[in-house]
Amino acid sequence: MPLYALVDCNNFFVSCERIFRPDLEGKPVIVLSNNDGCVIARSNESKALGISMGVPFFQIRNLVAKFGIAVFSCNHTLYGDISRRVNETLDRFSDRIEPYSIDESFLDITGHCAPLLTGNDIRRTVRQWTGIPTCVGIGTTKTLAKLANHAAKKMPQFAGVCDLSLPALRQEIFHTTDIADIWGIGAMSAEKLYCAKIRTVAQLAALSSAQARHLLQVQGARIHAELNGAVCFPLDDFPDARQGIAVTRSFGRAVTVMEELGQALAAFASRAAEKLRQDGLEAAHITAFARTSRHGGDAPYSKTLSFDFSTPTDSSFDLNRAVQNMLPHIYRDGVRFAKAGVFLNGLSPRAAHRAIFSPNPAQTHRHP
DNA sequence: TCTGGGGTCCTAGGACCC
DNA sequence: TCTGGGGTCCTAGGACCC
Repeated sequence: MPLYALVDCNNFFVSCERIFRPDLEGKPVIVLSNNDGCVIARSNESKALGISMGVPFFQIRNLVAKFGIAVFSCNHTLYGDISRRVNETLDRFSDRIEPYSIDESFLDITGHCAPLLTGNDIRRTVRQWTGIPTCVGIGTTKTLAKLANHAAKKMPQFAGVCDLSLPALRQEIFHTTDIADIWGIGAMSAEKLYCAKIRTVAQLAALSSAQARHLLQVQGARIHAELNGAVCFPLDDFPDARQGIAVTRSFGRAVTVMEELGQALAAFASRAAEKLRQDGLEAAHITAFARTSRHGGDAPYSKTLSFDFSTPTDSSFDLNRAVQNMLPHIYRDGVRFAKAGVFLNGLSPRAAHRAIFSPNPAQTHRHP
């Protein structure tokens, strides 16, 4: 029977900022998104003040002033660096680690005879070596480890470590946890389950596999199986290369002029080309889109357009020329654009010296 | 009027994640 | 007035084929 531990950093971006501002320990702190648009991380004290995830900053200015909440603009370079240090620390606890996101990693701890002790050891060591507080969830599948982590975070009696490989505890948590708190059950799926009178994890786990599949398609069947101890999401410690590169931004104010939209898309394409070259990749397709705001007034308008290169490219010039050609088809007079972006797909390792060895690029991909 | 059946491939969009 | 960004996976439906 495999055993997984999910190590999740508490309020990660806030904890990173606190490393350099220890005076903010125990005080309300928030971190803001790109243009200081909305809240993307909150300390426990800020959560207690009623600040919710993703809330626009302008809506909470008064609250911030009233309670003296410390506010940071996000610093993703810093967070990436600290994330790497956390993972280096985790290396000593397992040979198989899957960094799942910037603030969480799955560890294969199969064979550890005292998982709770391991969990406590992980928490203590990561805190000591990096300054970052964590919670640890343990289970025989990733979904159960996730659920355990949720319990470890919400329920003080666990003191930061919860082991759901213990059947009695698993039953208790199953009966007291809402299906909306399961990894992979979002708002839409939760609503469907509520309509079917399924509210607790225990009720979902007790369905037949066919019923779960009927309600929530394949993803539902997988979650159902994982809750019952069958591994559907194995630990992936050698992930495939990424599938796409995205550069998207919300505009600070509505954009209505075609040239302005063109300049924004050109900047996105150039940033995307940078990422592409950094990773030693080239792209076969480019997609550009622009859309109106999801909030308020305007009639919704969204246009997405793709272009296939005859030969994969990593050139800023090719990328920009492609988006400028697409621009007139994306732009529409009178539309107030709020967001736009560029995606690169069909990624492959860059073919070095293509120009030298392939005098006729059009023939590069033909069979001999 | 009636108007195959079953494949594959591709894309747009939905849902979800952190 | 101001409302994040970067991902993955799945599904439905159209185009095309024999």
